[in-house]
Amino acid sequence: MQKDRANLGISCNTCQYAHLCLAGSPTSEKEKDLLNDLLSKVLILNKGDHIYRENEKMSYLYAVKQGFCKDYCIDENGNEHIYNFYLPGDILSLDSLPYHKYTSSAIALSDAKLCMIPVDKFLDLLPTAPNLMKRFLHIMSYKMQNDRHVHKITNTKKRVAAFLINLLFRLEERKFPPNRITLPVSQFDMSNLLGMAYETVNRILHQFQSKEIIKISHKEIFVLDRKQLEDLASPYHVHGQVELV
Amino acid sequence: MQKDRANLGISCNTCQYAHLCLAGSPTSEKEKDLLNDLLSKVLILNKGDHIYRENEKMSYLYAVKQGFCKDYCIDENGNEHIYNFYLPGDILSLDSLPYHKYTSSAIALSDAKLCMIPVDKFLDLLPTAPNLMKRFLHIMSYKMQNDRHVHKITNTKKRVAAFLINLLFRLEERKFPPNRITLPVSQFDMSNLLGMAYETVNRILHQFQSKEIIKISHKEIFVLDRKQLEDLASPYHVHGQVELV
DNA sequence: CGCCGCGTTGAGATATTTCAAAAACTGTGG
DNA sequence: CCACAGTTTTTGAAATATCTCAACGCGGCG
Repeated sequence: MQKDRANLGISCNTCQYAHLCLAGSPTSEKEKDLLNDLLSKVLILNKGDHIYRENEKMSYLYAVKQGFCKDYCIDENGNEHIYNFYLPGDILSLDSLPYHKYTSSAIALSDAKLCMIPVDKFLDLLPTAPNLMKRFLHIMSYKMQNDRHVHKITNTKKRVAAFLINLLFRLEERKFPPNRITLPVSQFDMSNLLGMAYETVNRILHQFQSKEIIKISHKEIFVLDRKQLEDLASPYHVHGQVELV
Repeated sequence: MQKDRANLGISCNTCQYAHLCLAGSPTSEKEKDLLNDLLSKVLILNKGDHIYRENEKMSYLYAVKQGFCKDYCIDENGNEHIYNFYLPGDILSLDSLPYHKYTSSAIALSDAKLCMIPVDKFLDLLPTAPNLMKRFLHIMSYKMQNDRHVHKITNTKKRVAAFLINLLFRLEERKFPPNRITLPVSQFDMSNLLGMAYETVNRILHQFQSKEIIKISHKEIFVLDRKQLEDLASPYHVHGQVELV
């Protein structure tokens, strides 16, 4: 369901994730206003609702305002391949720009609110807002860099550890409770993203638990021994984006 | 060794890879001229020379004019992790923008020529060249999309097949001889990129050869049965970037 | 010629997946 | 509040894919 941002009191100026999103440094106050003028609508979703589907005409980029999402494709055998999970402040469909349609589908993992960014107008705005343009480039570049690490790891334990550390970092960056991974993501989704059997993921999580590195309760994972998890994940170093602009 | 582009008669206007690079559609003629003015130098390298190293100050983006390159990191155990191979028309270090330093190292796989793009000046130019800006965004977006597929494939045969098909597509897109993969890449580098043991890659290549899907000779791979290779690679579909702007 | 880097091959060790079945949890309706 | 159906998680054991180790071959080059 689409709603008016203004009516809901939503604006980049009051958004707690603005610094991670398009309104982050070096975007200027004036550019932020121009951006705000462009973003009139939010998309309000229930868990499981689609944001867009592969091959649909691409009209919007979506910035996560609240909740969690994933993007994925279905292959010719009907199998799902999850590419990424998206947290508040993240932007969806950055990989579809050269096409006029989405190259993957996206779905809400929880109830969610997404700011709708009309892509044509946005691209036209950028030349008049040089710092916003830089911000956008940085976001894309950062995504490239962040996406590549985990997939280079072949060992399953390391891969799971690297995934958890990366997620923890991103959650904490967004001021979620520290040392806690609260994602409405089933182990099934997680194993899909990591490209391994879900039984394997399950076994590894339990192994980590029995070593008292993590504690699993319901849908939450508490990180008890972060140092050890980081060591397990290495070679993998998390690069932050916040202060590095 | 750095040389003057003009002295060598190098310009985007005469470059056969311009349409795949920054000068590609929708960049205008006028913008191409502005771009050319910015790119005064080429870097001329011998096989094995470094282009940049991780953590070095980032001053340039590099566009491959001739030859082949790779980028990689060395982890704390001293192991190399190759992220990608770069062909003429490709741009290196797109993943390092938000940092003021390179997040990986890059090296020439053959003798090579690279156009040096002063990154600060380039970013300052973009707002005055809206179509060039779009082109740059498309290149980044395309890279994201292209990088993600192969890594999602777990099965080793499929992964090798997907890698070969992707490479073949990119080479043909650049008018290299059809159905032929000529890269100065050892099976060792290839297996590293794919994240598998080099013996495994070797065995799979031989298996493909005994099925008469490919023919390996010296450093070249001839693709004899492209259809079958594509089928093996599936689920994997190559998206082109050329006409899709 | 002989060395060196790269490619080839085999066999055993190991990691991971697959299959199968049980247990725990979730949400729904009575 | 409980029973039930559906989903997700847990666990074990066997099957398989992949890696590791080790040895050998080949071809180019000084």
